[in-house]
Amino acid sequence: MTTTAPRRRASISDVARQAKVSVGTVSNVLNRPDRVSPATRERVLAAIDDLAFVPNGSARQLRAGTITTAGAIVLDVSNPFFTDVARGIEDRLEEADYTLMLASSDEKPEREARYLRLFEEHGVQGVMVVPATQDLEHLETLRARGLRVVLLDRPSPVDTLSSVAVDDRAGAAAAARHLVDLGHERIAFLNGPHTIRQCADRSAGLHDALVELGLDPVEALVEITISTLNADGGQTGTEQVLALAERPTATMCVNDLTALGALRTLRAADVPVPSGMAVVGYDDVTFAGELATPLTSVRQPTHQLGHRAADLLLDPDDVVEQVTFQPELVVRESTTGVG
Amino acid sequence: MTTTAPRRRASISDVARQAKVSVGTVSNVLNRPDRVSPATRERVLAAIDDLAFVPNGSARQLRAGTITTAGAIVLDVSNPFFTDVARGIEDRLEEADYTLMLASSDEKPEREARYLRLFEEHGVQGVMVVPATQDLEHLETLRARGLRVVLLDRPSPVDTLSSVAVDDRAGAAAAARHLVDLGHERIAFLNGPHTIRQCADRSAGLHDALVELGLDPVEALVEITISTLNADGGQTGTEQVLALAERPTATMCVNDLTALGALRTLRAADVPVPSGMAVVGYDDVTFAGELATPLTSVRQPTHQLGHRAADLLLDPDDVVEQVTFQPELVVRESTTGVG
DNA sequence: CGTCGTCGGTGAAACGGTTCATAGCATGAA
DNA sequence: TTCATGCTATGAACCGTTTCACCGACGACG
Repeated sequence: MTTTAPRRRASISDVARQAKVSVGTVSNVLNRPDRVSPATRERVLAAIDDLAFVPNGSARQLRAGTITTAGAIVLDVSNPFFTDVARGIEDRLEEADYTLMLASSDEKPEREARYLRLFEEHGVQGVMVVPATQDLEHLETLRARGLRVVLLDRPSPVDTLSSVAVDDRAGAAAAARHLVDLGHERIAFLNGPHTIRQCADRSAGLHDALVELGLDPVEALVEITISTLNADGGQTGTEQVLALAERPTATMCVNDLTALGALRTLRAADVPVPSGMAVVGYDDVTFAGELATPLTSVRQPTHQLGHRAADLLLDPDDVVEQVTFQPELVVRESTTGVG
Repeated sequence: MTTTAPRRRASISDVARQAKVSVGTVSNVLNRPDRVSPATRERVLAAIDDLAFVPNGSARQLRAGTITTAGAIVLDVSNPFFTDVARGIEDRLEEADYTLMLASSDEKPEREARYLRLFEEHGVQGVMVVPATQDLEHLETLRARGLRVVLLDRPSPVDTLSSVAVDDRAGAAAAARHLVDLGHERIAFLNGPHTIRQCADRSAGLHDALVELGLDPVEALVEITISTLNADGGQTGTEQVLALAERPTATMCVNDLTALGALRTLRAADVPVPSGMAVVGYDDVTFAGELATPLTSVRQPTHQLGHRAADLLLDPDDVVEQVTFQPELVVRESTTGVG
């Protein structure tokens, strides 16, 4: 029917000409239909349909200044933790008829900077970001320029930035208490480098709990630093644990993928779980409960995390707030045995 | 230090005034620095820095008409399959200095339509979409209006739309051949409803392979329809399989989550894998090889899928092409036993 | 019969950039 | 000295909307 040649998009003035009205009237039909008489409205709508008119968002935005879009930058879109958070953001934004531009920085500060710039140029309402660096100065600058900024999965060290995070110390402490309750007095902790804030916090939480329970962390805790926070890291870490002179009776892992590697290694070494070695993960990813040995893990309220972040971003009063969620220990057979 | 009151953003004319040049010159500093003398350039850059000037993307885009952004709509951002595809898209787009707006339709046609409209209004270069409906007419309309459209994970039924998909029949057939090679002559297939194209295709592929190998599909294949394509579906499906009078010796699952549920159920029923029941999954998600019984699965080139889709979207000649990738069977212990 | 308020519609300014024709100004050649 | 040349910089037009001051017509009212 219509030609497929990608001719110039119809503009509002094309519509006006065809409907024999002024551009102002077309704009009114689009934005305040009640201000226009039914007859004219019909004519304009017909013209819009006829010309397959789609309003130009850039022009609208340029003139109106406002935009109902928010940006989010996570470290890695292919990590289930972050996508669950993104999902929470999306769901909250949708309630307000906002849309989300999602991007991943790949932990690279320059990629993060690039997306921040893109978002700012396009006048988003605000950005939610899992920072790729310790240094947050650029985000404070952004904030000072009037853009809303919400830190994701990271408590804000300054009171000018909002943040939504989970209490990593509490999560690790809960896991530690659970293990000590079960009688474990020597615990291995497969952890990443402390330059990653989450790793440092979880280590601190573990210490706290042990001290609180009257154990000496130096004796009770063996922290092993792994370089990759995945199953391979879990494997090499567990091999080190098994080689220890005084073998721990429980292993706590910095995340569930690491725990996966640990379980695999223990199985290969014929160490029964949990009787020979109890294992705790972190994140409670979807498959944690589906493993041959269902994994005890620390669940984080990922969806809520995103939901609350979007909430703060949309807040009409633009309040600055630091929100901290509490994680929850989910106990399964990798610590308690078949129950 | 600076006031936090969100004062008006500096515009190009503010910069021009401060640097005592014309707006045209500022624009040149931004876009063709070589056209400007070093001295002036310095002065302008200083002013830009001083005023924390960030160009307004909408204005630029409005005038320039073009934009280096693409949109992608997947069914669910929290599904690892789709996020891996998104990752492939992002990586290819980055090479061309393009950015990605990612959104999920949640399998709802109206959400898909909403995002399509948003993307079109903002003048994206094109959209890559995993359609939420069988009907693709709205996408053809979009295409006729000059927007580039690439179908994701779905072969195009019309030659006006580009598409990038994986051969599901071949994947299922490869799995079937592997099982028959191992001596299995009665196979259960836990599959979703055939209204989902992937499910229908995989079923067909299974049939094809059995016929080709001289087996009668009616006898050799028991297809069980599950309603949720996850671990729960796998569990209920497997319970049905175990209740069959003539129990199959292998179970093929429509995806890895389903396979996870199957493995769990078999273990609970003390059926050894693979000697009592071989299991095959689909997708080869990251943890498939990390399970207590590593899972044989059909790997899809997710990253390539996205990469190629972005490639088509960026093609300077705007060619229309239907690309089909071949999946690959990854054999692990859930079919071959400890090797 | 004038005045007034309402309704429906108009047209131009403004948003913040890019682009392009043009002009000023050295410089070097004739 | 004159003139062509090349380099910079200028300023106005333009992109497609929204918004707002304004205007004509019309019915109600005193």
